[in-house]
Amino acid sequence: MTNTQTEENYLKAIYSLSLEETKGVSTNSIAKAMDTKASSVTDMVKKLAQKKLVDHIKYQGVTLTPTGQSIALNIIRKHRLWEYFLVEKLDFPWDEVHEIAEQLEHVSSKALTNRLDQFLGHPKKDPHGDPIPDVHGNVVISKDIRLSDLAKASTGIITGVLDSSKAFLNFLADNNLKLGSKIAVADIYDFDQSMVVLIDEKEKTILSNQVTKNLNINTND
Amino acid sequence: MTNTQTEENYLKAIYSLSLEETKGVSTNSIAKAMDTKASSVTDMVKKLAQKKLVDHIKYQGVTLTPTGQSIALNIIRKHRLWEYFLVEKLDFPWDEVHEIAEQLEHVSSKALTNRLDQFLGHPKKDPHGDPIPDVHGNVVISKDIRLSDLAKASTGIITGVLDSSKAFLNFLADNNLKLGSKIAVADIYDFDQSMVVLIDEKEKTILSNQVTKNLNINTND
DNA sequence: ATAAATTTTTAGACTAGCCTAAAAAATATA
DNA sequence: TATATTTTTTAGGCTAGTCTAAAAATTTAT
Repeated sequence: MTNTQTEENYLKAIYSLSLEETKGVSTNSIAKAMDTKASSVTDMVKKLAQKKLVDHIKYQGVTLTPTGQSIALNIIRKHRLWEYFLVEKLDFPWDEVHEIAEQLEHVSSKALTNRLDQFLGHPKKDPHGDPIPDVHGNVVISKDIRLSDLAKASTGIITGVLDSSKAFLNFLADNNLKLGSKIAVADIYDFDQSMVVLIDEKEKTILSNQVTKNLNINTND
Repeated sequence: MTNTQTEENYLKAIYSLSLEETKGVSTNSIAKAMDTKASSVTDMVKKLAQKKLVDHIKYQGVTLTPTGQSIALNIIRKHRLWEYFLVEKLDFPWDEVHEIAEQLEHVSSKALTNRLDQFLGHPKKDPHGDPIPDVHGNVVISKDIRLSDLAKASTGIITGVLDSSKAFLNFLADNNLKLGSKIAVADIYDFDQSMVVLIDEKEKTILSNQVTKNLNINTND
């Protein structure tokens, strides 16, 4: 009942793809996600099906069994806990941690994962704003809100824009506002709802309500 | 110029064995260390020789090339840094960390190793008292001393006994003094050189000079 | 509804790392 | 020094995971 790193990576990919699909996940989409060939996927899916980690009907798609899903969620839990560790404890920039976490996520000790979780103070979200599954595989899904709806002193991460005009995107770039940027609301002016925000713990800027209404934010809960 | 985990483990084993051998390391001893068969070792040694990580003369032994040695030392560095992390930050007992570090040592990011080293405060020794190679692969070898020679307020780890009589060993067992136990010298009485020590951060005990003269200690430097 | 295009699977082959059994070399013993 | 023992290597084969090329099934388009 132990799985190779490759098997774990397949399960993780199938899990992620199944979030965007109502039906089973296609062989081709897995191949794309794993950067491999469809024939290799067929082979591996056969193996995972034999281990009862996925269900597979030929030429239809693949779905995770409850066991397969719980393994996938455990890998994701570890991945996100390590990302949090790398950013919060080792001061890595948030956009450099994914590759490293891809390796750390396969370290198998349950005790390690749980002690790490405790050491980090049971974080709810990783540095990209993605929720960290708990030890039972439960994931809290939190909807994005507009930056304009974020309260004073709260923090969050930019996850999208509602206005995709060239002008707006240029404004964002000029002010170092990127997908993934961390936003802390320092103050809100009553008279026009403009916000004083701290971007990525560095630059303090004032954003008009016109701007804050058009930014999607993933809060840290 | 990237190596598999298996290759890394062979290099590590060859390095450790070469410390106890003046000549080249024998195929059989590697097989024993790696828990595999001699024929498998021959295969792998051939591969490592081709990669110029070891020198090999048929039927004579194996030695690491400078490149091979520096890779081995880097793995050992990572192993010991992670062990230190697990014990000091995650509160693992010192005798439970080896297996976990065996996995963590293969995570390949140089940035990770160096940031971890910094986060831990550049420790000189791991929880077992083994020296941690620096980023250039330099290892500080420190000779053991007698517990009786340890100064007040210093700490160290029990690495051996000079008196192996049944009576002495029983005394040690009764007082929770084991190989690897962490000893902190709380006080030394002038009149008989007896020591007040804290064992494994738990029990405070008085040890006579007769006892402390017969315990080898690896200091934290 | 039939042909064309796409997706998926099968067939056969490759590498890494391991194995057993047998051959070759080195070492120990008589 | 010749023989016996031990060590090491070779030969050939196995599994996991990958690949290419071709066949089979499905979907799309005419």
